[in-house]
Amino acid sequence: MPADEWRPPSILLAVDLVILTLRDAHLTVLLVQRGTDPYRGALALPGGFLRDEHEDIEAAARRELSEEAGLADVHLEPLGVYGEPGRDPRGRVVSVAYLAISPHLPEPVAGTDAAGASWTPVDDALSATTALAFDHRRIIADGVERARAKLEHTALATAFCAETFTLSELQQVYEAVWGVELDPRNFYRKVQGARGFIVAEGPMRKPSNGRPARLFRAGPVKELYPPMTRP
Amino acid sequence: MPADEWRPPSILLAVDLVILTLRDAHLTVLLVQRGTDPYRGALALPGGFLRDEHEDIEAAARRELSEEAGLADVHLEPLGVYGEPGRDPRGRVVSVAYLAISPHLPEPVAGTDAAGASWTPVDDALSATTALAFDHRRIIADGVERARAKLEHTALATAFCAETFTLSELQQVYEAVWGVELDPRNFYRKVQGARGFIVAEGPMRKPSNGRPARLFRAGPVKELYPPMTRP
DNA sequence: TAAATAGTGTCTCTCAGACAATATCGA
DNA sequence: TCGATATTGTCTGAGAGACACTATTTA
Repeated sequence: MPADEWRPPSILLAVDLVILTLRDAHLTVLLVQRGTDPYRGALALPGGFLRDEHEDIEAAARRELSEEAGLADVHLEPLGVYGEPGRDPRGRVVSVAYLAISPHLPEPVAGTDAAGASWTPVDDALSATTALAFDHRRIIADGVERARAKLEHTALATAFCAETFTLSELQQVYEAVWGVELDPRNFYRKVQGARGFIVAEGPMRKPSNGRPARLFRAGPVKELYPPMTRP
Repeated sequence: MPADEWRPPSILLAVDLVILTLRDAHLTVLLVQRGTDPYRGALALPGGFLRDEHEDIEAAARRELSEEAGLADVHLEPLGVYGEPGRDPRGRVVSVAYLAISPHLPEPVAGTDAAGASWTPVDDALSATTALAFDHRRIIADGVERARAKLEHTALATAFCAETFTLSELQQVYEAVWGVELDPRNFYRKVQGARGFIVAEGPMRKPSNGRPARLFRAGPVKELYPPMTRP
């Protein structure tokens, strides 16, 4: 053992946020353009450092989300830790990533701190042609995979529809997030078989042609049984 | 914005290890007795601080495992982050937890640094009567749940058997980790139906009474299809 | 022989995927 | 009427759980 006293090293703790929503039938992620080095000008996840040593990590995530994107009241869930040495040229930075999946998120407001934020389809963000800061491509990929899995066994999808919705609208949510096409007839059977997932309402008219669809609303159940399995 | 320059706070980064093995048909976790404050004398997961600011987090986990328990060459997987303010009275400590699940782990050797380490059945560790340091009971619970899930869709269970094994020996692994009893007949059908999970060998004799059982060895597949579902 | 463990077969459900058939709208 | 979309139904096959039954050993 060393005679002189050893002290554990200090590191910097950051939070990064993967905010997913559906825009125009595409799964999109909120990205900000970096205004400072490193990676100045590149796209990055909203996030930042803990404000002070007593700040709760999830609270820091909410604060950054509010400051950088003007968003509040979203449900965050822990996604993972990213702490490889060298991932940030400024020093040893360990980042805790959070995931939010939410509909109805507003467009970032120009003229505010959120002006640098924008929605990017995840397919674009994950393609190698988009320049992303740090290891954020990996973090986004992990978040997208988590979102796809959540659609399978939770009632999350109904949150992306209006208060009442048709089953084909709900199907479009699944198709957009999973990136696959589903058979409407099997989808109907499956979604109706998940106990407490959706409850029937009245019928509606369709703006264009075709038979009018029944309306449903979200049921009381949050965990789906049986689950909606991905093809 | 403040006129004086703001600096992000420094925090301490720790690693904690949930090392699970099977001993005497019980799922057990490796715990060490703390020799220093805080929680001096209480049981805790092996772990500690990053040695220096350039050490990789998983490397730190391996080093602590070697120092505190004399173990090497185990497969570690990330389990989660635990960073609530106040979880450690020494200051702001964020811990990254790793999980290892392995058979054939040696008894900690007395007279070495590992002398303070011991195997504890997880049922004991999770019961409220055992005094555990920090939030380690929660971390252990998360690790056990992860282990149970891994048995469902990976071939991990064969690693807990000898090179050749009977199906009832394999069944005992599942029963010990899941903490349930399984129907041997349905277990046979299920395990044989998982393609590439096990391959047949010759028959063997049983030390006591009963019909001799066939021997199997681990197959080439690591991801089970179809999975072994928990009851 | 009996007791004990190993292994097979069978029955019934539930669910998945494919897809035929019917219902109800607008034009 | 037709074209489009919604909804129901049907068939087949895989897998789960319950459990009867057969097989092979030791005592």
